Amino acid sequence: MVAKVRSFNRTVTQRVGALDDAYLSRGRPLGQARLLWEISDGPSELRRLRSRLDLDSGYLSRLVAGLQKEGLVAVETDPDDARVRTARLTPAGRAERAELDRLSDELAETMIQPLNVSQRERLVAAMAEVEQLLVASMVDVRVTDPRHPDAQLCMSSYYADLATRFDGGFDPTVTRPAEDDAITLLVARLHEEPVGCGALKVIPSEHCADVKRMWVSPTVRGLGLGRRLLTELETHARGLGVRTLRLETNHTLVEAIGLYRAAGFVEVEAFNDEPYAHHWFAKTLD
Amino acid sequence: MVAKVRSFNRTVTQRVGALDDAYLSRGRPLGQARLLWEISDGPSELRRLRSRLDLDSGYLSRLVAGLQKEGLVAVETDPDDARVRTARLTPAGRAERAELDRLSDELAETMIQPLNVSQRERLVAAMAEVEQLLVASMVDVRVTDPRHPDAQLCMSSYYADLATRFDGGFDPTVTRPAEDDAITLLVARLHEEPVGCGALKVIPSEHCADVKRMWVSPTVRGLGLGRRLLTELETHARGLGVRTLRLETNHTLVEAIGLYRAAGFVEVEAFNDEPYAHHWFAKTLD
DNA sequence: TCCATCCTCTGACTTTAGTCAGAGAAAAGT
DNA sequence: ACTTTTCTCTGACTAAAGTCAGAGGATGGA
Repeated sequence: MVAKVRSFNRTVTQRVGALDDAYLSRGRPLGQARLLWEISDGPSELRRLRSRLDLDSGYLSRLVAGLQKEGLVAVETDPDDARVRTARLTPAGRAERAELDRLSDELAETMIQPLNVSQRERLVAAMAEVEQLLVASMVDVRVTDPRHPDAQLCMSSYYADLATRFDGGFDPTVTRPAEDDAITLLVARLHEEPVGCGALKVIPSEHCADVKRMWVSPTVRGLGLGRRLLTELETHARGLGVRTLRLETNHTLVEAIGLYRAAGFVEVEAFNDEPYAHHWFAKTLD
Repeated sequence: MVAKVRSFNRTVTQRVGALDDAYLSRGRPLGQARLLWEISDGPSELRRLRSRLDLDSGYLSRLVAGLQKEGLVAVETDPDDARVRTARLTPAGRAERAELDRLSDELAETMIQPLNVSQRERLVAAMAEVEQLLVASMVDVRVTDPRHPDAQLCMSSYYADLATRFDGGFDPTVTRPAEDDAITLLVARLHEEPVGCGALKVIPSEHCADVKRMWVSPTVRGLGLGRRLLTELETHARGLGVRTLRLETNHTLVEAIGLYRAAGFVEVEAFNDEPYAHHWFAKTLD
């Protein structure tokens, strides 16, 4: 298995990686080219670019100056915070971007051109599969303090999500409170952006834990992240000596209910009075 | 379709490309790392390395000197040709190579580790598919002079192949001669190494052409190269005003016969006295 | 208000990457 | 025997990539 992955890595970096750079830099130094590509995805604060591309601030400053001198980007001071500078494309920059798009299409074209129709279809399908699974494997799940900004962001997205799904909306003040200091929270991130979470509230006296706040961002649905979060919560729970996992859920969350059943949870009598819950599940760990 | 390929390129270069380099260079400059990797596939003449990695001779010289100073490779003069120098790994170099292998495995591991079993299987299968098709698309087919060394190499491989397959072997002097100056030869190359060929001998008076010397190297079987060569020969023939394509073949070449039938050839009466032939096929082009 | 922090920029580097011209030795062609 | 070609190396470059220290303005918090 590992050997096959390695072989793939070799072939693909050779074919895609090498060409891509040479082709898409258009005589520009690679650093500048990458930066241009990044800026053209929309106006960007320099500090964001710096962290995304992991560049030294001095270096970035010079790269931007280069693009500015070519007339491709304009830089202006943020009106809200005069320390922050924002770069965006000039009309000439947008024209260049269009050209880059064209070249990128051309490159993709050369990859499928030698193949016949059925091979092309197979290639594109397999590429989609690889890409999806690679993205899934790029998601990083780790324990995070509930007060961390990323955790807060997850919570507000979670509540917003519930509000659109529940019949009659959702009011966080009505739901049973979960004290932040008594839970273990896992946050899933893709490119350092939070895309999902799940929490465990352990009740040591009963060797029991409640699964709470299971949320997966719509942008990463279908990657098996919900399943992964649940599995990791379970592993955590075992490590803490938990023998029973419990959770409650709303009847509108059909995928979640499917996930719980598939993961071995069985429906039980209501074990609390959570106002938004319609179903209660439990799973015995062995 | 193109959009999907582009999306794949982006994700994959990000995930595989970037990491690969950082991970496998071990503090060494990338040029040196690549070179080391190449040398460790076996003792290599510097001139081969130069053409394979497309490096300037002065540059290569310095890169090798660097690896030599680190004690990883030894360089010696070729006994047969004192101009040529050959590099190979020292024991320390082999140890380093082993370490690189380990890291490479580790990297592959991190790619599949976050996935569950079924996802892993899907990923590996899709990777194999992508890789195979990308290799297929890297094969370059073009008209080549039959006297070109690559063409000669194809011919000798072709004859050697026939000798192992035909009942009672194959003797090139017995077969019907095909004058080199009257044919159009297509040679398929992968990484500039010849891996297949196919020729067309046009008989203008009869608006007819014979397909000859169809050969695909065992190293690239299953990539649809035979089909591609046949299709390109057909396109060529059309361009030359040919209305009928003919070919003869030996009954031991079962895949070839299958290919001809699938490509629309139908079996006909013997139209020549080729001693090694058992089947004669023809196809009308419209 | 003052101080620590944040954000960007400039100057002064170092290291890689890569190019070009030519020297010197060996081999191949004539 | 000669010339040409092949192969490697050295010297002398340039450009890109990246690092480090610190200056200077803006902001946020105590």
